[in-house]
Amino acid sequence: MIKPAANKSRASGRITLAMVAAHAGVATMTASRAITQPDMVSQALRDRVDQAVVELGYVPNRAARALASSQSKVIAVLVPSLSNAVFTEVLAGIQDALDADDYQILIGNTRYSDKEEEKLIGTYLQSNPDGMLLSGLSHSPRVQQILTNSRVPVVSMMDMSTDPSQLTVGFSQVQAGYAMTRYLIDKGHKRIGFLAAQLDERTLRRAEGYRQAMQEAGLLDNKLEVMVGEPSTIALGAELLGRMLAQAPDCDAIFCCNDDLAHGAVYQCQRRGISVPAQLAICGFNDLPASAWMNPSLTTVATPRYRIGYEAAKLLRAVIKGEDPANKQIDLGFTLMARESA
Amino acid sequence: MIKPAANKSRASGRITLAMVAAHAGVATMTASRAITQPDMVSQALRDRVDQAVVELGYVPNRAARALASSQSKVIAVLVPSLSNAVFTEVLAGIQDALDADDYQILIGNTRYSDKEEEKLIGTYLQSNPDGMLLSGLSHSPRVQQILTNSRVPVVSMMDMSTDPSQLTVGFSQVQAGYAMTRYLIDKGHKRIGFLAAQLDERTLRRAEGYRQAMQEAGLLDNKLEVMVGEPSTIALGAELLGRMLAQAPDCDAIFCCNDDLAHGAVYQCQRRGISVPAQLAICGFNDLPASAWMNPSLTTVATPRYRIGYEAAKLLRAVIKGEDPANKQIDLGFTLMARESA
DNA sequence: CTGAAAGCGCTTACAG
DNA sequence: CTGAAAGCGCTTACAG
Repeated sequence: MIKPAANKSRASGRITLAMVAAHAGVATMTASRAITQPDMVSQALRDRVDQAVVELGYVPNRAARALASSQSKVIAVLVPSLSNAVFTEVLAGIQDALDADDYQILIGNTRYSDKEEEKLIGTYLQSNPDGMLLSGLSHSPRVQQILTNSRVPVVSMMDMSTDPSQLTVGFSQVQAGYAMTRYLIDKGHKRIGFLAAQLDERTLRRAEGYRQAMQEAGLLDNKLEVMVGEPSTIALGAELLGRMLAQAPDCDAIFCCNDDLAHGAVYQCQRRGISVPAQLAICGFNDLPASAWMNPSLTTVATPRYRIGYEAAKLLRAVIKGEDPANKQIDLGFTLMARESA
Repeated sequence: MIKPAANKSRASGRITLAMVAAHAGVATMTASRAITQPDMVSQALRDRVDQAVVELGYVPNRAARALASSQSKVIAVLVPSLSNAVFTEVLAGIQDALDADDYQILIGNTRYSDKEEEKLIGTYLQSNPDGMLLSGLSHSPRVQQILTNSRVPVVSMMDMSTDPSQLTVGFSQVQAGYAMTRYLIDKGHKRIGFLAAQLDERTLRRAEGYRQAMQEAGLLDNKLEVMVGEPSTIALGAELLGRMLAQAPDCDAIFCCNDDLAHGAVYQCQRRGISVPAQLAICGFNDLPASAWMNPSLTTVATPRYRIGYEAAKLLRAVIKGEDPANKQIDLGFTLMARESA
């Protein structure tokens, strides 16, 4: 037998639904239903299809499904960093929340860059995602434009929005920054430095909280602020401690905008023979695993990043399903962890 | 004007290539070429199409492209963990290597589970990936079966394979384990403990190297091994240090299978008043950022994980392009970092 | 419960 | 360089 069309065939060589259907002796439609809506097919035919699937080793073609159904079953997630443990825990929460549904999760790393974010969103939109999970509230005008045009449901993570229509899961970065500063003030510190890097949205909001508290207490002094745009690392924390001490030698406490910087600052103090907290109190932000274990243990703010990811994903899923969630703004709060370092 | 087919339309509502073509007054084919192979279209038409794309805000439909071309432009990456900095750096290398090409990178977290790996590979195969990047050499028989059937190019990362046909980028975990143990032996230690958790493939290979070196020196003693299946954390390192000391009180050095455990062990020693390295030498594996900064700084093995990701992605890309790489096994080596703790 | 037809939005394979 | 036709592998919308 000659198959006339064989030569000019564009077939991929993979097993198709049509082949499964033929093997089972049913129509393609029935094979499709047996797989995606088994309840709508009789037991007998369903069994035959299932068997054909196994015998042929059928793997559904997601692109074809997406094209035909105009439902991608894709959720795109954008985080500013993968080396920051905060965001890998956010991702863990998202994965756990979406584990049962068979969403394909597209993880994008913007590296704290608006340009990268724009590029990634453009790319991901090509996959026609059912929804997106974004880090932060502020995006470039072009991104906002693109997002609006696309009509893709978006949930913002990490901070609380003032716009009640915006779906948001997080906690108030300003309040957390304020709370940590008040804690230091209440401990009697007067010259409280603020050490920051990266200067992303969240860091700036924490700085806002710091300034509010300092202002209220009449302690505000810009000599006490050391803020640089480089990525936060332990090494940078060590370096910036030196800069702070040079700039404000009378500084008696330092609020680091995250634990990485704080770890570096503490280690640097140890090397310089500065006793923490006796001579200098140091605290951080996020409560990374090492913070509870290092010596001295680090006073910091514990943030609910796993739950942020989890709840954000659940919220997005509800919206995708067409539900109108009662609570569009989920505030998960934060916890001040008073330990040895401050 | 009534559009007769409008009601029964299954159109997604998005701008399509056909609309762009109509707007530009060319055939769909020409619009397609103007976008994907601009050199094959005259300047004049190309400009008209480009303009139509902008005016209409056209976003290509990746599913349709994948289906028609049977090229997904997808690369799937499987790592056992995202909370382990080692693998996030591998991912960074992969991203950087693939940045120019417009591959969609699918990141899967197997959580050190064969079942999860199987599930993820099954899911990702539905997207018909152009290639896959896998962590480790050993996979379940079913996974190997599925992979073979799929004919998708695979590059294995993190360790060196003995099978010369297997595309591999990494370094010898056995040799690294051996080297660290020899270092401790050469320093005069006799009772060298081995502390391990997770017990994944790589950890077991490091244990192999440890045992080889201990055996050669006539120092092997299973009382010196504490190995548990739980995930590695600083907290677990702190706990296991206690267990080791209870089991082998005369132990004079401890080789921790990774830096997280080592950090926990060092912190625990500090809390118990055990001086490191004077009373007990401690070393780790991977050289995480904190290791160089903590006090005492940690002796460990620096591993080239960023480059592993980078080179593995480059290798995979070459294979996808049909090249036959001269070097199918890339050994990136490792570096012993002798510091204060051992 | 089952199926024949049409269509999703693109690209391949030709032909001119 | 340009384009009309067919097809990728599924699902939707009907009809029975």
